[in-house]
Amino acid sequence: MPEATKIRAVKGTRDLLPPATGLWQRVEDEARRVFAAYHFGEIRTPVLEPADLFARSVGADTDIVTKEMYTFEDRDGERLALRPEATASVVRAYIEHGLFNQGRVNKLYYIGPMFRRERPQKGRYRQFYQIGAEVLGSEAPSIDAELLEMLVLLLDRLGLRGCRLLLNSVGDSHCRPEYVKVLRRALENMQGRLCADCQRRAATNPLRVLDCKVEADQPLIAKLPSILDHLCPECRAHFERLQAELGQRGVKYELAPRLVRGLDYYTRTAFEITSDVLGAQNAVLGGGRYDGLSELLGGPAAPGIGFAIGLDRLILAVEAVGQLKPQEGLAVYIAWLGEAALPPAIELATELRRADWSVELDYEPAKLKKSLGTASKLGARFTVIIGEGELASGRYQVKNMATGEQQEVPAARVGGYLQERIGSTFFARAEIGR
RNA sequence: GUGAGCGUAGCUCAGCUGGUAGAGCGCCAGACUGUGGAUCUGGAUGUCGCGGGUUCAAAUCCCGUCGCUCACCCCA
Repeated sequence: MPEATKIRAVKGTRDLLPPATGLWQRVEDEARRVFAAYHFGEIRTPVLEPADLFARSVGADTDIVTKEMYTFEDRDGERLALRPEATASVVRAYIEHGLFNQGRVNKLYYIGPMFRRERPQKGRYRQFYQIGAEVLGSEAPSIDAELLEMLVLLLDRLGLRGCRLLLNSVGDSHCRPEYVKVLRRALENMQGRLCADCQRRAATNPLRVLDCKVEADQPLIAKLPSILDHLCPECRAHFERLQAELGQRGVKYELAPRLVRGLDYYTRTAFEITSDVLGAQNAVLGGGRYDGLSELLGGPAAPGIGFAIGLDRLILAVEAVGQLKPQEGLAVYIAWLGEAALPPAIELATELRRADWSVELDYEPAKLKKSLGTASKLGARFTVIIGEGELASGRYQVKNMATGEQQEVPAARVGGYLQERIGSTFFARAEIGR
């Protein structure tokens, strides 16, 4: 290494490299497939947004906006921000493009990086990735239920076990303020008996006391009034219909009256899925309804619901469970012996690659022993050997790397031979990896 | 922003109370002139994160600094 100061990735950001990215692709593919089944379309919004968008949606007083958002002034003085989440952007686009004029509901999903300047730790990065989906234009409980069903299917496809779906309703602009008052009063009566953090939360954000993790506080917290007992009739009916439909769809969940969400815009349905294989940051995904958000951003009344999956965390969980294998592999390695064999080797490689087989070959002259070693290391399913004899006969040696069997195959037939052995899929979907 | 732990070969790490660096894995070569994954033999690679101090002598002790990790806060 030259003696210049090493430039490293920015704190809290990281490079994702090949064997690992195979798993990321696999997970993203599964998500896209499941979303397509539920007829969601992909939306791609900018990573850069007016800073004000998040102040108005996420909440000007939230930690995300006050201390975690990357904001800066553009050269013309405009305040910009790297998006800390995507729901606000999706709703902004929904309004900007008049999607509400399309009638019916809009079902959109996104995959991409988000940015929050927090202290990194396991499952939490400054540039992190989210897969999310939003349904805009209806408050029907059936949509909430469908969304949750879809999530359960996705996690199942990914082989994730040990996940819990926690469900709550946080009420709306009518009943939640009332509940917060009741909660405040109850907290005042407990003054001094909760942990220091809770004392502080009781004043700043009483709802947060509910998900305090301090063991000693639990008995007291259990005695606090539950929001579910304070929902207005409309919210209660909505929540009951949702639960009924979840039952009908076979979606298992746990009522979590103490589940609260951090972003200001949430109303009614709130949920979270946790995994017991993660560390302290055990929430794989979170979401909920945000019926007033569109209006807050200057749009029409357009109720919505959505979720965001923490991809980094999802991957950690998928790795821990170890069910899903990255989808990558090498179908064929071509070993050529002697300069005269190089042109035919290149010709074969090109032909196979055009037929979508994944192919590698020696770039420099190598001993057969070495080529086979390389082929083996790369996980090639087959190795084609082209030497003097093969050139003369026009029949190549094709070796099955798993069994060691080897057969002579006419040069023009190699593609067909592979097709018969590996299958009709377009390229080797070898299940390699650990 | 707060706290704790850790920075030694490409990777995982050992190196006790100071005597100027090791293992396993990986990599390369050979045993085996055109047959891999096994075994054996040999080989290459380190500013011991960086800077300073103590000492005859520092990877080891002290101070500082940077980085990473985990946790708190909060969230995905």
